[in-house]
Amino acid sequence: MILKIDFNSDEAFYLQLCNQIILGIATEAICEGDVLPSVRALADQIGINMHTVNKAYSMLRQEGFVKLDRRRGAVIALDIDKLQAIQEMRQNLSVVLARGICRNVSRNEAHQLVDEIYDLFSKGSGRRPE
Amino acid sequence: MILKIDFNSDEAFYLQLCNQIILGIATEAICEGDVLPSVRALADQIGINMHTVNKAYSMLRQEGFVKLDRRRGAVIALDIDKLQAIQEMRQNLSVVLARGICRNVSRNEAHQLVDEIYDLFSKGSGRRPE
DNA sequence: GCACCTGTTATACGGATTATATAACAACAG
DNA sequence: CTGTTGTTATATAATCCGTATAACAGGTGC
Repeated sequence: MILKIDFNSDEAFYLQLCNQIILGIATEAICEGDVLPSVRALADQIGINMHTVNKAYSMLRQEGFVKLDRRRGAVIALDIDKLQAIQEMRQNLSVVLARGICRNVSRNEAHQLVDEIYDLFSKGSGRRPE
Repeated sequence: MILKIDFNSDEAFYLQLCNQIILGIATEAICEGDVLPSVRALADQIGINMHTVNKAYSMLRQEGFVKLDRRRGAVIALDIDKLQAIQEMRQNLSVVLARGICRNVSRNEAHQLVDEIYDLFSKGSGRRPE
């Protein structure tokens, strides 16, 4: 999996990393048990500081996406709290959909976007058949 | 429409204001032509600084939700660029849905959330006459 | 003209966050 | 013992957030 930083983005580097890795898990580009590069290796690879990568990894651990092991490094390990996940989605979707509704984005168009993204993410192998 | 600040939130005040106002437009609690409180009045009302409110209004103007008039103040005026709106939604939905997918939130559950929010916005707490 | 209200701009300050840098530490593998 | 892992501790510069005071330009009502 290729991780990159958009140095012109106004999004913090460590957040860019978090989102890319979470997207990677969702698209199964990386999956449970896989190991992420070490903080130093990834920092060198993408040209940022070690601590910035470490901050991303720590956040991923806190949110339950990876477990950090001194022996192996950062291992993908999902701690699934579906109820909490849905609650967070409800909050975030409200903000995203509200912006769309203000711009006359219809309910059907929102559904189409959801399908589009689910299709895009589940291309390849079918761990999740729905 | 009631605007409030969660002083314990980690979300910036001006972003809280932006999101609440956009939600207000989406739910039609406020609609095109309505006037928002002046930056000074709203700042006094919710107990924050004038410039913080001004920052929120400026961002709403830049994103095309209001127009600022020296005579009347901040007026809701939607500048609808649907294509751009959908493109932004695609980007934001990807991040939100990815987190859900990692937690085994199914496609149907995502659709249910979209419906739930659309229902809440269109039926829930419509326009309140002054 | 005058008082009063708009948004707007400028400047300044304290605090928090972001990213960097250097350094050291504990735990494990070979 | 050497090298790797994550982790922690400082320190620094830059940026952002929120506040504060002040002034300005444009419009309203008297």
